[in-house]
Amino acid sequence: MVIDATNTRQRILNAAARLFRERGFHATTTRAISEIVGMLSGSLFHHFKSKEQMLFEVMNDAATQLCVKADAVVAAGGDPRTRLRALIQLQLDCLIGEETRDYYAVLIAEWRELDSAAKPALTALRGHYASIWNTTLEDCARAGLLRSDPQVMQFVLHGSINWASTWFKPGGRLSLEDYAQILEDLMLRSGVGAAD
Amino acid sequence: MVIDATNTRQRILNAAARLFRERGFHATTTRAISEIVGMLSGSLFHHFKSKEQMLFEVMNDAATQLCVKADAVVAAGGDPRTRLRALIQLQLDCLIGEETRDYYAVLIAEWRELDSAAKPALTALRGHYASIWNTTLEDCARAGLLRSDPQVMQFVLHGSINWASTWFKPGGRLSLEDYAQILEDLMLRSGVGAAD
Amino acid sequence: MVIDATNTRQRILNAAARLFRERGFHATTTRAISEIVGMLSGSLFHHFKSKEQMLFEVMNDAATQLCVKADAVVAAGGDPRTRLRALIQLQLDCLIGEETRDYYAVLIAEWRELDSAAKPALTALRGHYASIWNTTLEDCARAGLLRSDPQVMQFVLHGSINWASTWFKPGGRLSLEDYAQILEDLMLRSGVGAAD
Amino acid sequence: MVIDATNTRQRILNAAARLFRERGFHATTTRAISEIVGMLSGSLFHHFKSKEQMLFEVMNDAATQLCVKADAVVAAGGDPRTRLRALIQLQLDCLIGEETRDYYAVLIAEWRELDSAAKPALTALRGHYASIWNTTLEDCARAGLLRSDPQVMQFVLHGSINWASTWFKPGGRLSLEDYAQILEDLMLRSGVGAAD
DNA sequence: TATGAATGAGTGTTCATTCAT
DNA sequence: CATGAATGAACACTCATTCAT
Repeated sequence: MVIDATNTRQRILNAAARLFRERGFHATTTRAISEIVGMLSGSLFHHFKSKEQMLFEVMNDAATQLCVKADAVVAAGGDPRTRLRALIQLQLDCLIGEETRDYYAVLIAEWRELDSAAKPALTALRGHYASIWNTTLEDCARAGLLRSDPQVMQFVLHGSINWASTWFKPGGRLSLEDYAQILEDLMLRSGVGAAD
Repeated sequence: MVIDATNTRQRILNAAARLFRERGFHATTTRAISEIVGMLSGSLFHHFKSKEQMLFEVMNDAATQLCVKADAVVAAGGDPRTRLRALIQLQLDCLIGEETRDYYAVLIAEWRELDSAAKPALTALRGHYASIWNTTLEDCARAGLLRSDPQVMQFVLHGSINWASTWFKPGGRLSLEDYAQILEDLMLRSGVGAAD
Repeated sequence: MVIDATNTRQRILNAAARLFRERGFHATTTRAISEIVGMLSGSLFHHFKSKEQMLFEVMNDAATQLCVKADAVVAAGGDPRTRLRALIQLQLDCLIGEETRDYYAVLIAEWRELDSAAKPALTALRGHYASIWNTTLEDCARAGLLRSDPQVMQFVLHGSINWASTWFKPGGRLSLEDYAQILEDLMLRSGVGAAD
Repeated sequence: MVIDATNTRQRILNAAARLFRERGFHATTTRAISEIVGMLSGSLFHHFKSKEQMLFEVMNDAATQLCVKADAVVAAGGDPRTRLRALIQLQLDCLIGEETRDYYAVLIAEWRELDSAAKPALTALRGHYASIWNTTLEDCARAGLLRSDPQVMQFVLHGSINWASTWFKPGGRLSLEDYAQILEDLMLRSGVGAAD
C-alpha cells in the first residue's frame, strides 16, 4: 500500500544517498543501489524515473530539513552569538551525524551533477538557508562581535564545517561540541555580547 | 623533438586536469580530453596507459609542486607567523591561480578515484606537505601565537582555504592577499611574535 | 520461463561454439555472436559475464558430456577390444556429428585461450577421460591385443581421430564406422582376444 | 646492406613464427613481434606490408622446405618402405625440431587465417607435397605392404604425426626415431618388401 | 631504415533505462 | 510492484597501419 511504497522509496533513497556519498554519483550504479535494497536494478524505476531524480530527492530532503532546522534556530530567538553557535552546531551535526551525513554530504558534494532543470528548486532552499546565516552574521557584526567581514566569515565557517567530514572521527578526543566552540571562539570577540 | 613530445603530453595533461576539475573524473570521457587536444581518443594511449594514469600524473604534479613550494617557504626561514602566512598564501595561490587551479583542485577532489596502487606515492607527498604545516603551526603555538590547538587549526585552515575554490572570484573586491590576511588574523593572536 | 531462459543461453552458446570453431576464439567478435542470436552485443552480458566465460562453458559442456559417455562405455562392461572400439567411435561421433562438433572442436582447439582460472575444472575432466582411455588400452595390452605401447597408442589414436575433423566428409564413401574399424584393425592384433 | 636487410627480415620472421605458434596469429600483436626483434612496431612495415604477409612468408618458407626435402627423399630413390619411413621421419623432424617447429606448426595450425589471395600459392605447394605422399603410399599398397587404403592411411599418418607436437618431449624416453618406427610398423605388414 | 606520433576502425564491456509478463 | 530480458548508446582501450622526420 501507500505505506509500504513509501517505505521502499525511502530505503532506495537511503541506499542511493549512502553510495552517492561513498563513491560519488557517477561511480554509483543503479545495480549497486538495487542490491542494497534487495531488488533488481530495473525495479528502481517504478519508484523514481531516473537516477538523477534520486539524486535530486536526496539533496532536496537534505536542503529542506536544513532549512527547517535553521528556521527553528531563528524561531528560538536567542541573541546573535547564541544563534550563530546553534547554526554551526546544526550544520556540523547534520554533516557528521551517522543517520544524516549521507544526505548532507551529497548535498554539498554532488551539486554539479544535478540536472539543470532540478537546480532552481534547490537554489531557492539554498538561498533561504544562506539568508539565515547572513542575517545571523550581520547581527553579530552589528553587535560588535564579529572579528571580520560577515560574508567572508560565512565562507570561512562553511569551509571549516564542511571540511570536517574529511577528518572528523566520532568518539575521538574532540567532540563536535568542542569543535563548534572552537569555531565560535575564532570568529567572535570574547567579552562582548549578551551570551558572554 | 623532446620539447614537442613533452608538449603533447603536457597538453593532454592540461586538458585532463581541466575536465577533471570541471566535471569530475568519472564524468570526463577520454574523447572529451582528446577533442580539446585535437586528436583522436585512441591516440591518448600513446602517451598514457590509462585514464587513471592521467589522473595520477595530474595529482602527482600538483602534490610535487606543492611540496617544492612548501620546502621553499621553510628554506626561506622566517619566524613562525611569516611562515604560516606564506603557507596560507601558497595554498590559496595554487588553488585559485588560473594556471594551476585545475591540478590542485583535482588533487583535493578526486583522491577517492585513484587506483589503490597509485596511492602510496601520493600519500608520501601528502605526508611531507602536512608535516611542514604541522611544524609551522606547532612553532606558532610554542611562540604563544596560536589561538587554538595546532592540529585543529590546521583543519580549520585547510577547510577555509580549499572551500575558497567554490566562491572566490578573481578580480573581485577581495584579493587573495586580503583573504590570507584575514585567515592569519583569525588564527593568530595579534601583538605577539616577531613579525608583528 | 525456465525453458525460455535456458533457451536463450543455449542459443548464445551454440552460436559462440559455432563461431569459435569456424573462426577461432580471437577472431570471433561478441557482435558476430549476438547477430546470430538476434540481439545486440551488449545483451549477451546479461547471460555471460565475459566472452571467456562463454568459451569455458562451451568447453565444459563438451568435456562433461564426453566423460558421461565414456563412463557409459565403461559401465557397459565389454571386453577390452569392445571398449576400445566404443571409445574410438564415441570420440569420432562427437567430433564429426553435426550437432556436437562445434563444442568438441572448440574443446580441442581453443584450450590455449582459456583463462588460467578456468583451467583446473577442465583439467580434472580431461584427466578423468584420459584415465578411461588409459585403462582400456592397458587392458588391451594385458590381453595381448595391442600392437605397441599403450601410451603411445593413445597418442596415435587421438591424433588420428582429432585430425579427422579436417578431412572427413559426412556422406562420403567412408563412413565413421568404417574409419573406426580401420583404426581398430591398425591398433589391435587380429585373431586374439575374446571379441574376435 | 642487402645482407643486413635480409637478416632483419629473417629475425622478424623468426619472431613472428615463434609467437604465431605460441599464441596463435590473432593473439600475436605486431608490437610483441617488434619487441623481440628490438624495434618499434611501425618499423616492421618497412619489411613486410602487413601482418598477414608475415604469416604468408612463414608458411611459404615451411611449405617450400618441406617440398624440397620430400623431393630429396624421392630423388634418393629407395623402395616404398624406405621412402615412407623417410617421409614420416622428415615430417616429424620438421614439426618437432627446435629450429624448424615454429614454421611448420604455423603452417599446420594457421591455414585458416591466410588471406584468400595468398592461398593459391600455398595450395600448390601443399598439393605437390601431398602427391609425394600419395605416390609413396600407393607404391606401398602395390607392393602389398600397406595394411589399409592409401588415402585413409595418409590421413592416419598425418594425424598421428601432427598431433605429436602436442605431447612429444625431446629428450624423453621415446625418441623421434622410435616413434617413426612405431608408425611404420603400424601401417605396414612385416615380413614383406625389400627393406624388411 | 628506424622512430615516434597519430589514425581509424573496431573490441569487449558497462549501464541507465524500457517493457512484457 | 517486481522480474528478467533486452536495448542502445556510450565507454575505455587496442591494434594494425601510415607517415613525416
